[in-house]
Amino acid sequence: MTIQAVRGMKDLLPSDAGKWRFIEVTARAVFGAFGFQEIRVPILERTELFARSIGAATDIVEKEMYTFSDRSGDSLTLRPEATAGILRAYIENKLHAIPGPHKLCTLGPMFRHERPQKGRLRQFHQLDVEVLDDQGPQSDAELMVMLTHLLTRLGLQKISLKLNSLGCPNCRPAFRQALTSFLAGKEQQLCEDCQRRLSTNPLRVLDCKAAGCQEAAIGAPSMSDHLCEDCRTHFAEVRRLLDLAGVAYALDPRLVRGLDYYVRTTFEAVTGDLGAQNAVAGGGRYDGLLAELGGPAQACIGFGAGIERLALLIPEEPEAPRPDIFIAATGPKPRLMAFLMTQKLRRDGYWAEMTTDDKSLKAQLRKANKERARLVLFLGDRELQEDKGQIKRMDDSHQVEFEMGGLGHLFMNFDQAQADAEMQDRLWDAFFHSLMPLIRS
RNA sequence: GUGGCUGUAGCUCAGUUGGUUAGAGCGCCAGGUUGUGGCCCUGGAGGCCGUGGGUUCAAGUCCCAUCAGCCACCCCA
Repeated sequence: MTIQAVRGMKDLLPSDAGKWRFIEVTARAVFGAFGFQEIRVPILERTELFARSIGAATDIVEKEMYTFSDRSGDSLTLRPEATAGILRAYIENKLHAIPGPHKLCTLGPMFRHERPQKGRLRQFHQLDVEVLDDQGPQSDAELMVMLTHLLTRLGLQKISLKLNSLGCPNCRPAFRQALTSFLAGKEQQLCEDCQRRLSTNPLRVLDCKAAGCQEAAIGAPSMSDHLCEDCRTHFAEVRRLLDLAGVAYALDPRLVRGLDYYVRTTFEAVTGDLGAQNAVAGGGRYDGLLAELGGPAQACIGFGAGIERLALLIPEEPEAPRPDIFIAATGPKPRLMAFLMTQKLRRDGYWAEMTTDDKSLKAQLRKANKERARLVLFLGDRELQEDKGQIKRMDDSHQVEFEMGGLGHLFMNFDQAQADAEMQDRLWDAFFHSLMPLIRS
């Protein structure tokens, strides 16, 4: 049996590469306008980096990481998300010595060992942005403004923004306590996972989709009622700025993100057009994480967006690029001239094509048509003899003759002509002088 | 990790209660046009029927296993 790609790893074929390029250049333009600078970090890190940052009790760390030992016995992991590696690089390269905020962006593959389905792969790709050393709330709002700019520029309308505040280490314990006591006595209603979460992370019960859990959560205390003074004013200011900026969002008190490090602002961009995997982007504030990884106590916020999921939402490419000119040449001498001609045109940036072997003229035309070439230049012994080229505009079959200025005659006796390179250059110049107006028109 | 559905030509798919040389459309190649694409006509190439095992005189068809894809759960991008 032939070798297949590893499960959940997908090839990006030329037919889809245009969309990806569109997403990437658009993202770079949007992020650039907000002052973000690119950073590239390894896709492989020491396992403990992710275990410590993402949280040992999260699904990602518990069961989704691609972890293995290298030849020296170190435990390494293919990154399941981008933030941890960026923070590691930020600390290791002492970027924090320069006053912030630091706006960094990156893009590339992430790996999670899950069962593949629509919009979910084991190797997937994210756009990722981070603002390091900034407490917000302006940055919080700006990130969401930037995300909506990106989605708008990509032509995606049916996406809504969900927003929540998770509080901070000062106020969350109290809320957690309140929630735990509220759920006490309702354990039987909860799904297996949530019964376990009751002790590990009761907040997750709130966004569980299981009917019993949703029912049990009715009337549950809301984080928004338990925010401390600082968190409340922070969150209010984020919302005020979003309102002023005209960004639509929906408050979602059940939005609890799966990574442990989030505090205060969390947000997610969701769509109904992707089946069960409805999040196209998500992020939030992680003020304590940098210090936890051994860096300075600087507040940070960021988000990631799934490139595959964005690509699924972008309609088919309107039009593939087409060759500027196709040279249909028959016979050894004309083909030699055509070969040199295509190289010269390409050097000057024109997309020139010809067949790689001497097929029938009809077959060459068919190929030119299939590749949607704008123009076809006919080169045969007759053209060389008469020193006149035939050029045809394919869209309307309009065909004209043009003077080749001696180049045709030169290629009739190419062996002798080789000696005089200077004359050859002159003849090519004359030839292109006469051809270019036809190509450009 | 769990469940459901599906693997036949490059693509989309037919394939009778198991029965002899496995089909169609599209695409591809060539000819009809001795130097001109698209449309039309004619012909052609292209299949370990996902893989391995089993049942049977006989398996694309039935059984088991396995791999892969899709969808959902879980979770997230």
